[in-house]
Amino acid sequence: MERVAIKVYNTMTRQKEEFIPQDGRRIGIYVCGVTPYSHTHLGHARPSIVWDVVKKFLRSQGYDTYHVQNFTDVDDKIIARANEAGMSALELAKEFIAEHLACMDALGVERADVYPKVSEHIPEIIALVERLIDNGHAYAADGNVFFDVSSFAEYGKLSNQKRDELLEGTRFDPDPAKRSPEDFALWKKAKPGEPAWDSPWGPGRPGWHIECSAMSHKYLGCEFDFHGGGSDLIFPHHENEIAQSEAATGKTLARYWVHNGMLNLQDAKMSKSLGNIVNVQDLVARYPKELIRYYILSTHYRSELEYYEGKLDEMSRGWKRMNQAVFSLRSLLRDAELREEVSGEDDAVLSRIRQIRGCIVAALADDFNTAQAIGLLFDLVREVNAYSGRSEAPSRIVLEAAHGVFQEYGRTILGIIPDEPEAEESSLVEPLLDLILNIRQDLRAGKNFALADKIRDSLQELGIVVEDTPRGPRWKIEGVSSDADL
RNA sequence: GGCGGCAUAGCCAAGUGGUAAGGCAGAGCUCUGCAAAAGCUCCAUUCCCCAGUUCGAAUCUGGGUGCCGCCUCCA
Repeated sequence: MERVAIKVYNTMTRQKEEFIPQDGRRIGIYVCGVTPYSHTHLGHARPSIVWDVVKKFLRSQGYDTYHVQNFTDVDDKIIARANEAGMSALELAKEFIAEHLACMDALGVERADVYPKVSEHIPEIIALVERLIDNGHAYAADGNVFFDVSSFAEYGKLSNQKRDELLEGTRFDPDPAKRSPEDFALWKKAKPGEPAWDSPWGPGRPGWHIECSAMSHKYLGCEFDFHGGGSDLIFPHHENEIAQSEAATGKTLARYWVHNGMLNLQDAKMSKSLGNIVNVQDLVARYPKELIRYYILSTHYRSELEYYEGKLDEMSRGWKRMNQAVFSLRSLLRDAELREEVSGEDDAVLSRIRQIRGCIVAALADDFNTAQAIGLLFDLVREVNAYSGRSEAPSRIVLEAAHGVFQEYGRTILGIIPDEPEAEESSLVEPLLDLILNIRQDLRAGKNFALADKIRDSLQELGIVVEDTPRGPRWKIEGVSSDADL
């Protein structure tokens, strides 16, 4: 199939580059996942939704994707929380992992191919640490192992920092066992009451960054295409990953570094430590997943994104208009008398639809510009609304072309347009409603508007919205589930 | 102190050299028994400020100002 050229902003080079996959077709993606010590918040939803769209877009371009997303389930905060709650650290992590996955499912985020956990990769981590010691890039000290930053000349290349300037504004007291303050822990000596594993350096557990190096090597090899995560991970997490991985293998860890912007709440970054958190669980219960995705994807992934109470309600007005257009299209395609051929005017509209489609592909190929793609979808909304409004008998070909674009990009790739509701119960509901509405039409023809309005109001109370159009009445079911909430 | 990013209408937001997408809100109109939905028109001579490069700059360069992120756990 024909592929468009895809451009990606690479944090490493600080510019957009043409994306060329390592193996031609199969694309390896490693996205840094969460440390499951607390509830999943909206800030976590952003990279998940962004990468969900990226994967689906890449596949629509004929690529295969292999997506790895880790859970850092061994960590100081998890241990602290677990002690407070009187449960084991791994048990606590397991609960929040389950919640996280459930939240992502509820947001329509496709699952990763693998979700490796630190606790299940201790041997791989130990092997990597040993290798770094053998290479002279790490040293053991008092039951700990530290990475020797001075041994890696390229340290700082991702975050563009110079080693001697790194420590000037720093606010922590370095561990006295370190040779140099900027060295970081690969293996931490066990403290009483902490989960620990045996190692050549005594009982302990992995340091923060090493798990991602070990697990990405295992599942994607020592060099792969995309490495992603929030921009707050650039330093030190990703910088340290690069140091460990590249010092160990001599290969370039990732070819493209892709970082999403932060989600802000009242001008401050949403983060667990600040406590200004919007739970995804709560949000998903209140709003349709397609609306949440629409909100997140309306801003380019690298920009900061603001959230405040009521934001989604504001966003919902435009979103509903788009869905209304798709809804009209679907109901038109279902029953109206449509022309099966195309005429002169149809041709013009058809070529406009194709043009918009091409622009959407180009927007997504340009550093995954979902905001622009959504803008183009609105152009299509106006185009198709105008067409079906002015045309006596619209052409099926034209309507299907427009609907196809909404389906492929709005629904499948961006996930901002709900699925067509399953017509399961409609076997009975549909003829019944047709019957009622036919009678109502007779009443309207006989100018018995009082009774006609009563029928409409009563149906409304049942959650069925009736709209009279020049082409007769149409109906939709509202509020049955979040999916159907147009 | 170091590194990085951002500043576009009342609000949200695209746009990296060719004369300001899109959405919301607002105004007017059309359609309409009513309601709903929809369409059309209008709504930034101008992109934080100053200087420069250029035939031409929101876009490039230099200098300001303001905000944000990272340098400590963080998506």
